[in-house]
Amino acid sequence: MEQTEPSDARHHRRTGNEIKAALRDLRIQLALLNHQVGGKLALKDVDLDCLDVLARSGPLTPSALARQAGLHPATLTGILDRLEKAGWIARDRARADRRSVTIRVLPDRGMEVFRLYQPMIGAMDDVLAEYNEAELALIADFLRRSTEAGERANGELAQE
Amino acid sequence: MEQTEPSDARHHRRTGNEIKAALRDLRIQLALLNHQVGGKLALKDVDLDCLDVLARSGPLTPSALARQAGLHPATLTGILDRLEKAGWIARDRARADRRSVTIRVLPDRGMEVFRLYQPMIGAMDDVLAEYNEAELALIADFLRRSTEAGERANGELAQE
DNA sequence: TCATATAGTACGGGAATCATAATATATGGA
DNA sequence: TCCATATATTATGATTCCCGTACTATATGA
Repeated sequence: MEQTEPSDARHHRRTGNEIKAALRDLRIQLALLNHQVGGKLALKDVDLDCLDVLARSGPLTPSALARQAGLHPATLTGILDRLEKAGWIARDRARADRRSVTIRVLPDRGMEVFRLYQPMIGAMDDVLAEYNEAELALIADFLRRSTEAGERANGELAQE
Repeated sequence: MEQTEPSDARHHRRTGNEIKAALRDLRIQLALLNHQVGGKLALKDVDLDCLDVLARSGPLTPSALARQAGLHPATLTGILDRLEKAGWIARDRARADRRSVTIRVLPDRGMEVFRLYQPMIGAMDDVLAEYNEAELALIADFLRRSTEAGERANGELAQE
């Protein structure tokens, strides 16, 4: 057993741990942000999460959304009822398979959401202004890889 | 009004938008990860969030935690009851002010949590291995600044 | 000493989640 | 074609959760 390791490897590991801790803090902060935004829109956290997934991953069926969000299908019925009643989404019955429903985000209330996220968007623009193009590309790539790491980890946990 | 802008500014803005989108995706992925981990520990999402804050920000009183987590004080009583019954935390009555209570995370079940996060930790280690020390430092700094941006945005929203 | 403020919690109403069952539609073989 | 089985979603009911209000205990300051 080595009692020491090269100094650069030690630094690498330590900075890596700092990054993982920073990611934890960032997650908490973003969760809190969503909680506040959701509160002002009279939406549960999970409702806003679903809306977010729908807005990013395009129209989805309830089953697909339930899988992506880790929720019971019956739970989604309740969530979708709320979102539909408040005018956030529409349920379209598919032509091909008339059992299936497609959830579509309505554009109407998009501006409300944007306005509430504006403080964060502005703060991020301030942060991003300090980096040059190469650095931004590095960061963007890191974030994408981290998301993929999250997907892999979720896949492994879903197994057991 | 300019109809065009310098090419590098355009790139900068576009990469910036990619970063903000990537941050959204990452947040969703991390939320899902926590949801799965929480499920395996029989903890609600919000319970795990509180535990996470407590583990990071050290012992806290219920009021301080409620503020940090954006929850009603009475809601926290229920959360703390669950966490206490399951052996995650202890409530200590303070000596100075005997009204106040300090919540402390018990170390006993820490290994369980670590094991469940292991897939993500491992996946992140793989990602981090591809960067040199200077790049890691850049990323760590960006994450800290983004967290601060989130704190500022939360502060602004809390105003209204 | 006493009025007021603060920390935490008990209680109750209304809502959310999820397991189960029900409905409607699709698919494939006899 | 007819029917058994599978699939997508939703209705129902039991349990649990969240939060507004009120209560207890303690602290603070006039």
